[in-house]
Amino acid sequence: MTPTTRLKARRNARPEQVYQKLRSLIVRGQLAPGQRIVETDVAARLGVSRTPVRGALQRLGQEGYIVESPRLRQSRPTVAPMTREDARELFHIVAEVEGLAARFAAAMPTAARAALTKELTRINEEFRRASRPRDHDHDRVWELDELFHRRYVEAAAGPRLIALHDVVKPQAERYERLYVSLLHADLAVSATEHAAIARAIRSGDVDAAQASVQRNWRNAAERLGAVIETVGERGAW
Amino acid sequence: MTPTTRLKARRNARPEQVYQKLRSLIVRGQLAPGQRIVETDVAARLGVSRTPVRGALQRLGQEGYIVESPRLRQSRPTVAPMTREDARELFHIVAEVEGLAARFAAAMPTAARAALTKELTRINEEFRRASRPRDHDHDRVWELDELFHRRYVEAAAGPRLIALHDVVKPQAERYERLYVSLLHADLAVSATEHAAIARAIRSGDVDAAQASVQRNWRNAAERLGAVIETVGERGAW
DNA sequence: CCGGGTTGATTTGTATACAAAACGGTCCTG
DNA sequence: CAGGACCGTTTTGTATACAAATCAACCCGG
Repeated sequence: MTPTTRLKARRNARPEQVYQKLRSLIVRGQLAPGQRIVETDVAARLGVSRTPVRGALQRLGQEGYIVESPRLRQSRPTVAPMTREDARELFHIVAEVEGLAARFAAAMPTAARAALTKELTRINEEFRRASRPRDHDHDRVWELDELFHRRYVEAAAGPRLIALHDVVKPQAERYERLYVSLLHADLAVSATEHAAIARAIRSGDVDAAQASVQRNWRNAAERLGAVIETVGERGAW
Repeated sequence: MTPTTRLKARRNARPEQVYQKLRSLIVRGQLAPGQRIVETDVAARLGVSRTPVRGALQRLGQEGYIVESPRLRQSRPTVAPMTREDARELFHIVAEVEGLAARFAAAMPTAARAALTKELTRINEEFRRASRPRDHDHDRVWELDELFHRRYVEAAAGPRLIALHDVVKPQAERYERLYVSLLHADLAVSATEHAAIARAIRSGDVDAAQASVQRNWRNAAERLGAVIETVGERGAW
């Protein structure tokens, strides 16, 4: 489920668990934007000392989930606010990261490309089906979209790009989850864009593959920007 | 000089200093790829306890400077090896990050673009001059190249993209510094590519701006790959 | 009644002690 | 002589005590 293993109580297990737990809480909105984070509280609630919590918080800070000071006064760590500008920048970055992965995917050997695109098409069909207005299971729709993109990233990207993806993508998820219920009108468009991505990868056209992914995310940025504009930002005021 | 302030002994000063110091040592090669890092040694040498060192090391680990296990046996933190594949991936990522920044730069108002490109041109002229075969000051050449790219990133990118750039770029520096002496034949090409970037930003053509930056870095990746091929990799065997 | 400084409580930063894990070498056995 | 298990040493992981910094409330003077 989570991208990192939790199998045996191995070396860096504790901070990793804390990290995963907190990140999940932030991404899903249980820890609201602007909310204060206190080391001792987290430590107490998770039943560990401050030391592993510290590691996790530092990591979350570097990745942008936790921010020092959303405004003057309160220069203590708080959950990062969600703003229109931030969403825009973030989605453009995801567009580049996944775009590059698609480029690498389109450069794979023919056989690998065929196998990959076959699966991508299958996932996208399910995505199209799940996004029909009558069965509006938001979680499932999001999951399939996430899966679609993750597939070609993991298939083609190297360790560095995958690591970058793992860091950047969940932050986009934060926005997607919050506003997905307001975006379902655009899901059909998204499915069409996915089909274009699969086609470009299959054909081995690196530029087209990259461009089609970027188009998908930049469009998403536009749509999301409009929604945030009407609904309002969170944690920044 | 360094991107982070060190003015007054403020809150997170100690781990930041340790981070900067170690990163600098790694980037400049004093800490060689594959070399073991021991917390207590670092702490003793810098005159602090293990706690701040720990924070710095975690950060360096996440950013890819320090790696858990270059090979089986020795699953302890070591300086990340430098390989042909890694360089390739890294430079492609830089291409995307700076390419996106250039895209944003090309979308700025006309007046800002004019001011920016004027300075870019000035820097590039100096770069061209410094890269003439007779005065082969490698440090200065590298510095000017770095400055050129940093200018448009800082001028146009938002906080997230700048943060990403600060993390990714110094890792490319690691390769550039090691092999720059072998690349000076290509500096003229680089200067020409820089000119194309400035032109595209000035004209406000976002796609052209992004594409020209990507071309610059992808070409650099090719050139560097060839050099590594002949000289050999470091820290991986 | 409002503003500014002071003080007490909260929270983070650092050091250190202790526990657990991993490495490397050695000794024993086949 | 080779292979493997054991054990001491090194190194990291965790908890905790203490120091420093920051915040919030209060008090006092204007």
